[in-house]
Amino acid sequence: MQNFTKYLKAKANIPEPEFQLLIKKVVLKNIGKGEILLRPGEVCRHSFFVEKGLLRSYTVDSSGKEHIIQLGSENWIVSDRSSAFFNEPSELFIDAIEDTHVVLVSSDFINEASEISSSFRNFNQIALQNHIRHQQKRINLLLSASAETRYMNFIKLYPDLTLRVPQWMIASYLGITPESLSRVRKELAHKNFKPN
Amino acid sequence: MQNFTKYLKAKANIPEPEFQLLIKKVVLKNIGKGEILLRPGEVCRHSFFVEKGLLRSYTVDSSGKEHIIQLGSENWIVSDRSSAFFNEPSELFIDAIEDTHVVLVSSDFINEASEISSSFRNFNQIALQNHIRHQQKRINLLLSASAETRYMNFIKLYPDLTLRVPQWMIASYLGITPESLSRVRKELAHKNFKPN
DNA sequence: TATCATTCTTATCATACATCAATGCACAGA
DNA sequence: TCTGTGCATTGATGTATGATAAGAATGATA
Repeated sequence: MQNFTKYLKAKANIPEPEFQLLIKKVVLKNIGKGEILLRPGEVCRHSFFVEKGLLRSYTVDSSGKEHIIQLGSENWIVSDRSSAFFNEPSELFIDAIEDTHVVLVSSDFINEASEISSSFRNFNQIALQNHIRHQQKRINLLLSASAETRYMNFIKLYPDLTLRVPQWMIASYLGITPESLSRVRKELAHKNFKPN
Repeated sequence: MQNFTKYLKAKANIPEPEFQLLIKKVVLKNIGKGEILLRPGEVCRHSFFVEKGLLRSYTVDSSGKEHIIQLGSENWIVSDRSSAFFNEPSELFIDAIEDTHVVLVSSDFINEASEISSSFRNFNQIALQNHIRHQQKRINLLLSASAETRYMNFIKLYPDLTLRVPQWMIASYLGITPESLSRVRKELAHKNFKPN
């Protein structure tokens, strides 16, 4: 829980006694690679803070193909925000790409922390706004950029994930096939050997 | 301002005296078709509530092509949330597709209303969460669905906009060319005349 | 009504990316 | 060491969509 407490203390200034009460509400869980935390149809009851490891959320379309919505490594939160907030059944899977330690943060936790601390409210607000900004950039890239551009952008944004996440998942995140990604990488390699 | 006050009263339960003070902070503005409300590089100082008319936000890529991020008709809010919230220069244009009456809602307004009323805070929270949900669905469609599917989804979601927004803009929203949209429409028409 | 601009459609050709299939690794388990 | 399984690469081919260009259609304005 070290990462989580550090994260929370850095982001939200909650008085120590309340902090200790709150922190009790939170549960640490170890999950194995491939283990599923959320399935379509279920209501997402938690935000999953990644202490150590790697999570993903994704949809599966009618033809069985996976489409990765989000990737999250250490100090990131993976969740289906809409499902959790609106108490709706989710359309997403969430599972572990590596063996992972997660902190289960319930909606209760968030609500109580919000009542106790305006600083936490503020932090939560910022988190939502960051999420929106991030999604908007992604939409804009999907609308306007080629597979190659999107991949380069991914590398720049997530250099660590580029190494840890299998290529076929990166392809899925980018909205292309693994074969296409392989070709894009080949071209980029050529370009680097013959610059300009 | 009728729509706006009605909207606000319905969504957030602000005591009448405070409501009257707040409402003074808000400015009504008429803008002509094609008039630009926000340009890239500027910080977005307002949320634009559409009293009557039609707004859009969009990016322009390096080759000069437009990509529509958002469309908003009556009772919708169009804005660059990230720019407004984080005080960053925007990357978006916002302009009017029709002659439009907008209510200019400043960040000040939102902050003050948030302080006065927990009901407003709650409303604002819901608005952010709705935005996230909407963007996520769009990302998922862009990752997984064909142009035809995306268009059908658009029609279902925005039957009113389908009639008011020129097709080349709908194409831009969907991430395809106007020519492609024309083809998609042709095919859909055929399918409807020879159903199964 | 005539004129002009904008939007939509149609046609042709070009291309990015998908699909299908085969091969080559690497690594885990027997 | 052998063998199976998952992943990355490569090649051949297909297809949806893009690019370009040219009409129709629509609508505004004189």
